[in-house]
Amino acid sequence: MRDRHLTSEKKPTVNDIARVAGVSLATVDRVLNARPGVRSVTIEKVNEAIAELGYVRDTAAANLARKRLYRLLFILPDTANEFVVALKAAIAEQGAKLHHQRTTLDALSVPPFDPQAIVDALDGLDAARIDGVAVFGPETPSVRDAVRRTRARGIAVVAFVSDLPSSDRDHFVGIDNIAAGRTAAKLMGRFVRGKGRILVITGSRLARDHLERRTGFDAVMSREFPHLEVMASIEGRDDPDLIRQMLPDVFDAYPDIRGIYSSAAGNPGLIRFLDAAGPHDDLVVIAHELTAASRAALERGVFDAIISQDTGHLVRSATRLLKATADRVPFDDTQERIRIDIYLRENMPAA
Amino acid sequence: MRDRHLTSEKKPTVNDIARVAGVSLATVDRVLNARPGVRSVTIEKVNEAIAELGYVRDTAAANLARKRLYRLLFILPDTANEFVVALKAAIAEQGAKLHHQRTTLDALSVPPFDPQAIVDALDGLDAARIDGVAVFGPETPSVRDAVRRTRARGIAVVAFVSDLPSSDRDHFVGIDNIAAGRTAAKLMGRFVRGKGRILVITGSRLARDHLERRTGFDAVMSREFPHLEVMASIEGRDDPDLIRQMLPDVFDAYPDIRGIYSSAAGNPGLIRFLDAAGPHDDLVVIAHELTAASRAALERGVFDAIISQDTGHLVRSATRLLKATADRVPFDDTQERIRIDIYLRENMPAA
DNA sequence: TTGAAAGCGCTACCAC
DNA sequence: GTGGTAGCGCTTTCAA
Repeated sequence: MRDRHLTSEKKPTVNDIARVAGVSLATVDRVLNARPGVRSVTIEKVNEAIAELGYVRDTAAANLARKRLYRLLFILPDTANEFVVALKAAIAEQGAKLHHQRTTLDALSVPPFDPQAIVDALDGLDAARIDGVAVFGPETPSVRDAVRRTRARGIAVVAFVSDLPSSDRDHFVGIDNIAAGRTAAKLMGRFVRGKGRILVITGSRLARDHLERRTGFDAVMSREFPHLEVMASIEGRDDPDLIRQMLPDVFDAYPDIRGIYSSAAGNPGLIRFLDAAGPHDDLVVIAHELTAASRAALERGVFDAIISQDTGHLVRSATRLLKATADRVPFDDTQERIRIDIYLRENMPAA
Repeated sequence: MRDRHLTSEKKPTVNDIARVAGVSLATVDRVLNARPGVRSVTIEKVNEAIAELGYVRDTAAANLARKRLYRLLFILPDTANEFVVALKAAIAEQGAKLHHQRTTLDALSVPPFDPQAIVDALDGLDAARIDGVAVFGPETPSVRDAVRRTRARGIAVVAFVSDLPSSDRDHFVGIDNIAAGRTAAKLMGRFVRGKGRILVITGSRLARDHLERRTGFDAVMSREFPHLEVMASIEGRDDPDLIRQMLPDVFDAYPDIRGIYSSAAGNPGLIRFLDAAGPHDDLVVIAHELTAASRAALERGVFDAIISQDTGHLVRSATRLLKATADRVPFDDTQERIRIDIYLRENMPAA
């Protein structure tokens, strides 16, 4: 029994429209692309034909004829942290593939935690040479203004990984970080046995994603696991060495720490500390982002769970959204929703 | 600082090849498509030009000229179970989108748990009208043979959701079900407090995916959580009513059940049972596939976790793989790997 | 305000 | 064996 037969006869083309409407190809094209210089009566005729035939434009053919190029840029912090490195790798990889599909992806690194660098980068963009830009950076008034100016110049802008106020950017590509924090808390609460303290390592107060994770984490911990005490965050600035240095003192001062939530980057520092401290069956460690380092830690049982977002999906989604925005066409909401991935050792994908 | 500049000058076309090789467009095309009737010297010349220029074919243009259509078929069990229904919805949705990209997706429902029905369906396929088929069904010798025959007739075949031996199908689109079972076990073991029994509900002995999940589940439970006793599976045949009927007796006989692993479909029956039994804070329930029913159960705290696979991704991946196989072109391994998703209430995506 | 015709990159048919 | 040429569905001069 055939459920559906989506196969149809033959799809109508611009020629069919021209014939039915009794006009030329050029006129059909003018109407299709909302170009000026067509009498409204004619526009009507053409639109009727389009509706009657159920015409849908063949984007591939259109882009071929138009020699349309999508030139997209990713602005990322210039840091060695594993997640950002993975992101850049994903951009390069996608870029290589999309290169043959009339799309170029570039990456621009700017000093981390430096709003002005992002502002300068955005203001330096040439609207004649760039169609869209994905921005991964702090949310400050100056950045917001620069984003607005960029969009005003006709360049599509999406907030990448860390959101900017929705009134400013065209879209946000990333996870719901409050939900990610809540997820970490739920796992922490269910994994930890007995009472004790929970240490939270964060990155920067300027990073909206870090703040949101902390908010979500605290909400679930206090409501569902009040027997666990969440301590004030230590700010690691995504720096492994700094984190490695800070931890011994913290553990000396609070021997009853039962869980660590590493909500930002810099995991290698945490891992070095944990390895030096030796086996710790009663300590639950939950971190963010599946990278070579965190993957190994999960494998060895040093980490108990990893909350992650798929870098490939992030890049593909940003690309699709930027293109759709540049073309002023709709997109598929559900496909662009980035999942909050949970990885245990058991469901880690092969490297 | 610009990290990479992937933008390149201008991509070489068939015309460039013709010019450089000193032959005509037609000959270039013959070489490109491995058509007969070209002297090997000429082939050499053309190939050198191709290498020298770094030519890469523009698939969009080629498909346009070729009027290439991809006619793909999904063979699925004719059942009302939530997962299969979601799959069909995803096929219809993708189909509507791909329809304008020279690709048609059809779905064919066959009686569930019936190898012969699949064999008949495959043997009934017209190679002149179908380019590829995704098969979701039991792994039996007769099915394997039919898959072989189908491929021999030039139709691409991927195993869908439940694997077939790798020697038979072109690819497998689905999760590693052993790992999925292991994942469920790890969550179960860490969530359950104290000792007790774990009940496993399975679907059918014929379904390879169900068997694999059970295998993985048992392995982790026995090794890491020996204080929990995993009981013999009850076979629910993915039937909510049957499951609803069986459960009361099981719980009467074993009052110390502390966890339920619903490894197949039919979750609505389990949910009805749990609702009737009332609140149960000390019972951990882990099920498969995020559907309307399971999502609601997770939301209400009736389920503790859901192991899932993204139906949209499954369909998109099967489609890409079938096309790539039909075209004999390579594909991107990492993008086709279906993740084992873990959902808690906290990271459930919006409906 | 409209139309004819060339062309995007590639394929395919028909001659030579 | 090889080459010219029309054409896929759409856009874009250039004339009219």
